[in-house]
Order: sequence, then structure tokens, then C-alpha cells
Amino acid sequence: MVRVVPETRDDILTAAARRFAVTGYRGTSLQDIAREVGCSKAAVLYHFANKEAILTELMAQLVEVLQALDERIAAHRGAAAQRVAAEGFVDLAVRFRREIALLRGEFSELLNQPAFAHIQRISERLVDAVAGHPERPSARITALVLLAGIAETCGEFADVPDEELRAALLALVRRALEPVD
Amino acid sequence: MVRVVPETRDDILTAAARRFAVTGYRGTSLQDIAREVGCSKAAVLYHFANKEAILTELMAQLVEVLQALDERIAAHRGAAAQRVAAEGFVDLAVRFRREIALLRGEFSELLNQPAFAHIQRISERLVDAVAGHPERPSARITALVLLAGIAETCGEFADVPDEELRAALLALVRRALEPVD
DNA sequence: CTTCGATCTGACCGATCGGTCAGGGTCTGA
DNA sequence: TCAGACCCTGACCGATCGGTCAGATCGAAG
Repeated sequence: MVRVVPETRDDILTAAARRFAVTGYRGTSLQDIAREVGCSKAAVLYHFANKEAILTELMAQLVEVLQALDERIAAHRGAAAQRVAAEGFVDLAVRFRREIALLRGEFSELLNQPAFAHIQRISERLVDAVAGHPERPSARITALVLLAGIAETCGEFADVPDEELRAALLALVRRALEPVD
Repeated sequence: MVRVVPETRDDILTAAARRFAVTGYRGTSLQDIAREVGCSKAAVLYHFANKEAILTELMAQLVEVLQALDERIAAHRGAAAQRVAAEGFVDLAVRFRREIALLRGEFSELLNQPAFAHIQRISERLVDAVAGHPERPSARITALVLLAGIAETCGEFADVPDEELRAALLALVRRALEPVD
């Protein structure tokens, strides 16, 4: 009576995550994923409409939390918005650092695709909020360096405990950010 | 008497730089470059042994300066090494931000290729030097975030004057780095 | 006029890409 | 027993990739 639910679909997701993390999204072929799962490429495309659908599913929860953060930022102004944005982003980076690592070095390419246009807009608002003074070049530079640096590297610290990583990133951000007003 | 040196080779280099900056190294085909130059793909491969040779030539000067920085860092210890590394890297990022932008989002992939293994090693020593205390996780995290963030974003500030960008990055680095000893 | 090297072209190569398709098992419920 | 849904395969598709090659063009030198 034990319903043998085929685990292939989950296997594909975890295999894809592993491969994406090593060779990137573009650098990973459907054949690579299929080989790692131990099935045919056609089987992969049976469970997912196309390659992008695999990535989208891997990112679904991350995107959800990112949108929630965007709304929380929008509810604040000035220094409060800056704090919410910076701390919220650090939390998100720590929590989803494995997922973010999948995209290491492909943010800019992927964000330019129409499917991710709304994420592009969210990240622009995020930069503005963290900058505090979006019209001041030095503030924008600081914000961009911090956000891009965290996004680009957080995946490297898979073995650092969440709390330790969060504390280190928060301390860095607080030291680095210029206070608003 | 004016020797009409064919400018095709230079055209290829500038066209490749333009395309790499927009669609990345992997995302740019030899056909793309040839189309932009207005010649055949075979002409591109007449002037360059292969695709990688184009990138190597575009990066030659950057790599040279990076190696010089590595040697200068090696001649110092502790806080002095940290200062030399951080300020040297900021200088390099500002000066070569157009070239660095060509690689945006492809550092990790390209560095893993055997041809760039020595650059990989240099960047590891750079991180250690900037961290100051390489054995302390929070110091390594700070260094990696700053270096990756600067490398990843400096190309975005093509329209910011060199001096202004350098000042902003130096101020950020000084605020963010934990002092050694 | 002929030769020769430099420059460039179009046709072609094998490999790989994402994706499609017809069909074959296998399990389940009627 | 049989229909049908589910899961999966191998063969195949057109497109594109980096790269090769024989030969055309052409200016300078002899």
C-alpha cells in the first residue's frame, strides 16, 4: 500500500542545484543533469518544461522572500528604510546562500532576461534604500559594492554557521554604511 | 609611403571588448565579433589563434599590473601588507574598470580554467592580505565581500571620474576593514 | 609580367546545445 | 481483463558553437 512516489523529480532538482553551483546555469547542460541523476535527458524534460523551469523552481522561495523584503522596505523611509533593507538583505543572503551560490556570476545575465525583469526592479530599489542617499555617488558605490559583494560571495561560506555569518556581515555593513541624515 | 597597416586586428579587439562587456565572454560568439567588425569569422581566427587569445590580449596589461601588485604585497607584512593590498587593489580596479567589466560575472568560471591558474593563486593571496587575519572567519568574510564587490561593480561606474571613484572606494575600504593588531 | 606573402572568404567540420516525438513499460482502478 | 495515466527511453531535430581549409584577391618586390 506504500505509494512509491517517484523521486526522480526531486533528484533532478538536487542534481541541478549541485551542477549549477559548480559550473553555473549556462555552463550546465541538460545532459549533465541527466547524467548526474542517472536518467535520460528526455526524462528531465518530462518533469520540467524546459531548462529555465528548473532554475525558476530552485529560486521560487528565494524570490518570494525577496519580494516580501521589498514590501517591507517600501513601508519605511530614510534611516529606517536603510536599516530594514541592509539587515533584511543580510538575513536573506545568509538563509539562501546555497541558492544564491547557484547563480554566482550570472546575476547580471539572468536579470536581463525578461522573465526576471521584476527582480531587476526590486534590486534597484534595494540599492537605493541601502545607499540612503541615492543621489550621492559615494553612497551608491558603497551600497552596490556591499550588496554585490555579499551576493557574490555568501555561497563560499557554506560551512560557516548561520549565526556567525550573519553577525560578520551585519558588522561589516554597519561599519561600511554611511548613516542617513 | 604611408604604410597602410590593416586595422582589422585592432577592430577585432575593440569589437570583442564591446561585445564581451554586454553579453560576457561565454555569451559572445566569434560570429558576433565578426559581425560587429564587418568581416568573416574566419578573418577573426586569422588574426587570433582562438577565442581565448582575444580575451588574453585584452587582459594582458591588467594581468601584468596584478602580478606587480602581488609582488609588492609579498614584500610587506601585517598591517603594511593589508594597506598595500587594499589600496593597490582599489587603484587597479579604478584604472582597469572597463577591462574588468568585460569579465563581469565570469571570474569564477574563467579562474578555474588552467590557463588562469596563477591568477587564481594571486587572488587568494590578495584576499589573505586584505583580511589581515586570514584565520579569523569574520576577517576573511569582510575581505572577500569587499574585493568581490569592487571587482563585480567597478565597471558600472564608467562615467564616474577616476579620482571620485578611487576616493569613494578607499573610504569604504578603510571604514570596512578591521585593523590588524 | 611574374612571384610571393599577407589578408580574407565561403564552405565545411564535428561537437554540443535545448528541445521534440513516437513508442514502450508499468501500475492502478474500473 | 483492459483502458488509461504516468514515467521514461532512444532516436532525432534544427541551431549554433569554435575551429579548419582550400582557394580568391591584391599590393609590393624582383
